[in-house]
Amino acid sequence: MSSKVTMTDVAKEAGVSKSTVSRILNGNYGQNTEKTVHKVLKVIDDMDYRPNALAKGLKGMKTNVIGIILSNLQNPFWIKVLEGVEDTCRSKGYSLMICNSNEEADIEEEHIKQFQMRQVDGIIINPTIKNLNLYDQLKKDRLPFISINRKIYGLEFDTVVVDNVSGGKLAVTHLIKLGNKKIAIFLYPTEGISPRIERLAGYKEALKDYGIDSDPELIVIAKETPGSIREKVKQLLLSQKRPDAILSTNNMMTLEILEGIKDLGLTVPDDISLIGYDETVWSKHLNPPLTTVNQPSYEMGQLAAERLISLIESNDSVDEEMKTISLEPNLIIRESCGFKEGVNIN
Amino acid sequence: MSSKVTMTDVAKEAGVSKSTVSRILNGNYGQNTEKTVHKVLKVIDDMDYRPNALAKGLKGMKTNVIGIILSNLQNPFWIKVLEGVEDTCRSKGYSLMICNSNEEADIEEEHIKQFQMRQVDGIIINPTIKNLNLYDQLKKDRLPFISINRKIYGLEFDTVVVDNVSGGKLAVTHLIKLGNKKIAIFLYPTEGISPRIERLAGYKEALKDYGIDSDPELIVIAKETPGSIREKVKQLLLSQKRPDAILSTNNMMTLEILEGIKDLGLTVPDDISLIGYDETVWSKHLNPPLTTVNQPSYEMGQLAAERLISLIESNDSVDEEMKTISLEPNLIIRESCGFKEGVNIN
DNA sequence: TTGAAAGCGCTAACAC
DNA sequence: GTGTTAGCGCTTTCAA
Repeated sequence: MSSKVTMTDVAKEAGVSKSTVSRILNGNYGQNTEKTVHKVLKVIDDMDYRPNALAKGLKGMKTNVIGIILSNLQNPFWIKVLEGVEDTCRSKGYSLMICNSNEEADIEEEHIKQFQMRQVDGIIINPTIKNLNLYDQLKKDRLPFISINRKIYGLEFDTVVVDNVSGGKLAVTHLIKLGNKKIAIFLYPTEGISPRIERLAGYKEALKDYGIDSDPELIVIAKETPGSIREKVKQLLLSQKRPDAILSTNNMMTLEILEGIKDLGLTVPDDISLIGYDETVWSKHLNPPLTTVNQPSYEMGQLAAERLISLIESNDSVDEEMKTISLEPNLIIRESCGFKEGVNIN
Repeated sequence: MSSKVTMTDVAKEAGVSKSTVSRILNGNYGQNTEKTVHKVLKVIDDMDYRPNALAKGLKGMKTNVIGIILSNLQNPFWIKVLEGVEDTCRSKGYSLMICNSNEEADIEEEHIKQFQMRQVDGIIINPTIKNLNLYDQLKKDRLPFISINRKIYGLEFDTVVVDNVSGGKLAVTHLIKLGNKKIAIFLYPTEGISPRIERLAGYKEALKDYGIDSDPELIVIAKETPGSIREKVKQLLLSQKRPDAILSTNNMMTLEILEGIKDLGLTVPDDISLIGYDETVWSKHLNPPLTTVNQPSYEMGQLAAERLISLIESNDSVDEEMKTISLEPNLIIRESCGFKEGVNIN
C-alpha cells in the first residue's frame, strides 16, 4: 500500500484536515489535542505513509539534499573525505548526491546545473578550476557552496583545505634530515591547482631553509596518463642528475614510481628514498612500508559538511563571512627513507 | 538571475503561455512554429532558465534519480562498481543518490525510506540481507529494484552477481595444481550472505574434485573487527594444522593476513602461499605481488544500472520477468603462490 | 499552433 | 485546536 498513500488519504482516514496532519508530521504538536495527535500518528503508521519529499521541497524551497562533486573516485583519499561528509550529512538529516567530474570542465558544469535544477540546498566541490564564472554564478545565485581541497585563487569562497605548503615542507625536511641532498619532486601539471602549486612551494621552502639549491631538473612534471610517470622515473634515475630521494605528490603516482624503480632493478630505500603523499590502507604493506604525508581526510569532509550546513541553515539575512578552514597534515614514518645511522632526526 | 527564473517568467518574457514553453522544452516541437520555438529558446538561453526538477517530478511522477546503497565504501571493489553505475546513469540522463549502509540493518532501512520519500525511480542495493520484508515491500510497491553482488535467497529479485562458486573454485584449483594440499580459507561470518557462502562452496568443490578431504579447522571464520583476522592467522600458523596456502575472501582481510604472516617472521610464498579476492590497484605492488581473483566490478555496475533503467523505462504493463545476471571472475596470477618447478599449471 | 485551467502533494497564512 | 485556501513550478488534457 505505502507507495501511493498521500497526505490527503491520511487526513481522510483520520477524519481531520491535511493541515492537521502536516502540523503533527512536522512536530508542531504544541497546539494539538493529545487525542488527535495519537489518532493521526496511528493512521500514519497503519497506512505506512511516507511524505513526498518533492512536494515538500517544492513548497518549502528546501530539499535537504546536498550535492558533492569529486574529481576522482579511485583515490582512497576521496573516499575518506566522502565518509566524513556522509556521516555528517546523515546525522543532520541531509541526503547526498555524489558526482564525479573526472577533472573535466564539461562534466563539472553539467553536474552543477543538474544540482541546481534539483534544488539542492548546497554544493561541496573539489573544483576543476576550469569553470571560474560558473563558480562565481553560484555565489551570485546565493547557493551555499564550499570548495574542498583546492583553493580558487582570485575568488572569495568558503574553502576547506589541508595546508599543502606545510605538507611538502614536512616531507622534504624529513628527507634532508636523513642526509638526502638531491631530492626530486614529482607532480602532475600544476594548471592553477593549489595543492600541486603549494606542495611544490613547500618543497622549495624546505630546500631553501637548509641552503640547498633547487634544481629544475629534479622537479618533474608528468601527465596523468598511465605510464607517463613510470617513464619519467626511469629517465631521471638513468640521468646524470639521479636523485637520492623522491617526493611523490599523489597516491597513484607513488605506485607508478615504485614500478619505475623496480624496472631498473633498484631498491627502496637502499638505492633511493621515497615519500608518498596521502596515507592509504596499503601504504604499510608496500615493499618497503612507505613513509607518507597523511592528510586528515575524514575530518576535512566532516568540516566541509558542517560548514555547508551551517551556511544553509544560517538565517541568510545574517550573511555569514567567507571562511577558509585549513587543516594540518602529518608525516607517517616507515621504512621507505631508510634508517641512516648517525643522523639526528629531530 | 538564473536561480529564481521560473517557467512563468520565460513565458511572460517570450509572450507565450507556459504550455508552449513546456512543450518546446520537452522537445515536442512538431507542432510549433519555427518562429515560436526560436523565440522561446532564445529567451530560455538569455534568462539562463533551468527547469525545476522537483516540480517536474511532482507532476510527472518521474524524477530521473536512482538510489544506490552500498555496504562499504572503503573497499575499492565498490568504487569500481560505482563508476560503472555512474557512467551508465549519466549517459542515460539519471542522477545518483549514493548511500552507505555499513552493513547495518537500521541504516539500510533508513536509506531505503529516504529514497522512497524522494521518489527515486529505482534502487540498486548490495543488501545487508537483514531487511527481508523491506525488500519484499519494495517489490509490492513496484519500485524497480536490483540486488547487486548478493543474492537474496528465497525471494525473487532482479540480481546482478559474480559467480562466487566459480571464484572460490578457480583459486583453490590453482593452489592445488601448484602442489598445495593443506589449503585454508578465511571468511567473514557467512550470515546468509551469498558471496561468502558460495566462495566457501567453491573451495569445497575444488578440494573434492581433487580428492582432498576438507578439514574444518582450515575453514577460518573471523569477525570484521580490526585485528581479528590477524590473530586468527597467527593462531592457525602456529597450530598443528599449519596450512601451506591461504585463500583470503576479501580485500581488507588480505592485508591483515599479510600482517599476521609478517608478525611471525614468515614469508610469502616460501613459507605459505596466498591468494586474495578482488584485484586492486595495489595488488601488484605488495610484497610479493599478489595472485588475485578478479571480479568484473565495473561491468557489474554497468549491467545493474542498465537493467534497472530498462526496468524503469519498460512500459510496466509489459511487466518484465525477473532476471539474474551472473558474471564470471578470473584469476590474475602473480608471485604469491610461488613458482614451483615441475608442476604443470593447467 | 497555442492557451486556459486543473492538479501533482505539500505547507502556511488566515480564519473560525 | 483545527479547517480552508492559496499557491510552490511544472505537465497535460481540452478547447479554441
